[in-house]
Amino acid sequence: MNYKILATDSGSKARAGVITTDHGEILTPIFMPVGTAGSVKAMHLRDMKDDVKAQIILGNTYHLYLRPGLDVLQKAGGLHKFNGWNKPILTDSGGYQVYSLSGTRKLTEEGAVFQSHIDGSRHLFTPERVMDIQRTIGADIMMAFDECTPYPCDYDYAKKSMHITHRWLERCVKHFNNTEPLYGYSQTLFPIVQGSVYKDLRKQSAEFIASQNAEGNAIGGLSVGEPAEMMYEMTELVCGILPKDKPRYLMGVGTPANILEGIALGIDMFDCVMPTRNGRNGMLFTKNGIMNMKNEKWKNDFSPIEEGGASEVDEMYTKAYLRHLFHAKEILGMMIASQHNLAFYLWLVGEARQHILAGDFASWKNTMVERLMQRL
RNA sequence: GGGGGAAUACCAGAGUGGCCAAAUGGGACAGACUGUAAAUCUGUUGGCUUCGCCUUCGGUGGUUCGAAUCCACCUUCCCCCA
Repeated sequence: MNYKILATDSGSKARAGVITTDHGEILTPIFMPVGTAGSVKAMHLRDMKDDVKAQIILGNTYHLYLRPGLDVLQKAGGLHKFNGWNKPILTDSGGYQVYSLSGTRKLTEEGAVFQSHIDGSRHLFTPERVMDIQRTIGADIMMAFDECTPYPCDYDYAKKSMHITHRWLERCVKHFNNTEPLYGYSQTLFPIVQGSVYKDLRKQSAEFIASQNAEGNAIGGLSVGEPAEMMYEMTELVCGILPKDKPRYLMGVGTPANILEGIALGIDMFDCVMPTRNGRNGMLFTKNGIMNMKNEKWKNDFSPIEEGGASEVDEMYTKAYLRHLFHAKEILGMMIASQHNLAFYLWLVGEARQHILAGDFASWKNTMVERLMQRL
């Protein structure tokens, strides 16, 4: 993997660049749609490429390991061959599941024992095992196994957890270096900064992560319920420490406004379930604000979903029709909303990139943020 | 023509003397969702001057301290027999 900065913004820390992988280029800043179980929910590959213009998608180590399982993934020749996505893939390590499935897992120095949410069976995830699984999945970008701490999280726990994440990282790196890709293209490993909302821990973690000299670095443990200002503060602090010449990935973020603010702080990569999950639940993001498509106000609104929107669905269907689909619980409603939202997110980061290249990102960002989160 | 049954909030449907402004579904209305156990979850759904009060359970009248619940008649609907 290679990263090259093409331009930096004068009014902020934003950068525009390009990441090169064996599965193609990624123009940054970028939003990466989440495809947990090997599919971006409710989305066809064709629309992901031609309409949404996604450049890289996520998969999830925990979910893919449980189903379809490593046997199938290996026989398929990796996830790219299995699901047909021939562009870059990044896999989350299962660190988020350590947080989200906290009721059914147990943490030790060795790793995490998960109780499967599917059949209750027990599985041990160690840093070494997680590297092996991601080798088998064949992700272009593999993530280190970490603990995503919850919010709120007391200082002592955050500190202890951060140190476990660091020790796990050393094991990840070692095992990663001792193993080879299975399918003939290169893979890279991103470490993850933790430290909850504590400045000294974040600083310590960022310095440790920076010392690994990885090809890209991630910031985890944010957007888990803390106030947005706190998230920005931590992001800013960490970005100031992580190497400038490597892409920075802010995990799990976020709303359109969060993303623009993150870009302004020097983040290059984002992922979030919001465009797809909220889309399936009837919420649309547009450049003029958010719409709850289930609301009565759209009942007789026969105007396009979004005039001049980024997706073909925007002019193809009307608001009233989309509202009807949600009320009738028609699958097409979820498909349209997901496609619209993803296309919008990719459009947004693409615009951000153009403004960074043009040198007027900061002012553009400020006017956009105002509009984006209005309720229509 | 004869016999039987039923009428409850937007709909369906519990409730058969006080704990009932009335269960539960559905619908409707609104909200939530941030490295996906999510096509999920939460709230509201008679009115008001809302720690309480008023008007509601087909209609009218009655029994009772007290009625959605018991009685009489009326209206409407359903089923069976002819």
